[in-house]
Amino acid sequence: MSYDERRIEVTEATWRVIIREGLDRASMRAIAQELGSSTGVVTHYFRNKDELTLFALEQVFGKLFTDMKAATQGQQGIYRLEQMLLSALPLEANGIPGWQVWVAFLGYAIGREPLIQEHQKRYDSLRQLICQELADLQAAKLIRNDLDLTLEAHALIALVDGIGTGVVINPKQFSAEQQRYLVQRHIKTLVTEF
Amino acid sequence: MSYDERRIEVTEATWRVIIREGLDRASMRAIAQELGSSTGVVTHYFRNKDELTLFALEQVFGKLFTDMKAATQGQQGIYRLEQMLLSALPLEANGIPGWQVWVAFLGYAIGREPLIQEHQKRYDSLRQLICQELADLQAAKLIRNDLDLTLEAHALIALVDGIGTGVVINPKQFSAEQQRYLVQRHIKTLVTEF
DNA sequence: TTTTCAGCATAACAACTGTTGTGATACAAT
DNA sequence: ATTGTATCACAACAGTTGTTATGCTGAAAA
Repeated sequence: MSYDERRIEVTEATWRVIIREGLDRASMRAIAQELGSSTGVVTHYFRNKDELTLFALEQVFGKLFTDMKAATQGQQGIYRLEQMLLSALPLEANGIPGWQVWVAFLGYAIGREPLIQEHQKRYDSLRQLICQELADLQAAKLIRNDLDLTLEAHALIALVDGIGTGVVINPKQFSAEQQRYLVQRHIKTLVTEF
Repeated sequence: MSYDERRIEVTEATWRVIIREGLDRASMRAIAQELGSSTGVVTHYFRNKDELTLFALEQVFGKLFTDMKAATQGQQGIYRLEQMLLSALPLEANGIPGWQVWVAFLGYAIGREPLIQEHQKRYDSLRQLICQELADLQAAKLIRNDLDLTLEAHALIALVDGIGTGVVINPKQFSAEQQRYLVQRHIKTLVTEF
């Protein structure tokens, strides 16, 4: 097993501890125990805890971007945007853990300016991705041409974020069909004046 | 100064520490220092830290409900719903701290089942409030009568949540006008088929 | 075969945590 | 005058934290 793969293993153990016990209780020792080894492993693959924390956060966003790319692969038009957004949502139960970790990290970032800036950077990348998508749709005359694309990208992220947060609080709040319905209805809003 | 007022003072100091240093670093000692006193004060007004934490969270929701009641006072129709939602949003900079504390608490609740259930209860109260509002509007034929009101209430909360979260990450993400525009546009969605 | 070193275990370190108990002070009731 | 009590300061407690240093082990390189 390679060095990078082992790092990922450590971060995955970190995620599990975060979900089960909370981010502030995800100590080196707890992570090592979850990993079935000693803290020596953790300290060997990460200089200190901040580096581990930051890496674990990066991996969350990384997974999000990977999933989005995969979901839009070969898709076109409005449906492509729809799939992009749906790929980020917890349509099935297996999508919830990722959101739990993300919510934990966001809360953890409050009062930690470096982490807030990290979130800002990732959000901006996401916004750019969606903005490009919207621009393509606009060029193809598939959505209105009087839209503020930056605002609309932010609004779409807010929609996904709001649903994801809601599911974290109560997994039964939105069914998969309801999530799809809300995304589709929002997108319709971008197509025609109403 | 009364007992209850002093308790509030302690929780407000707690909020300030949370915003400045993070929820997990809001220790008894840090809170006492922010309050300009010793830890004796904190332990005197709260049995233990869990009680303080829970009370501080309750106060966040309490303030939200208070603001909503005040904003809807004397308002009617669609505008009443609009004001209700806008009262929860960080239209001005002074609305951001409340959202920061709330986001910190939500993240802190991950891996802490009792806190998650607390969030669920408050969310359900909020949903009921909005549901009642939607029912009134439906009875007055001001919104469509084929709506799933529970879903729509959840969707409105998700909208507000998504915007609030976005502002926490980047205060410049949504201007006050943009927030109002998004809320109004979402509400329009409920009025007529499109 | 010897050397080197990555991979990991273990232990010790100071710093910090929530909790608890003791006591001081001041004001109210008796 | 004295008792009682609410408010708070302070110190000590055991437990947990991240960090660091040291040592072991096996496999690859010399």
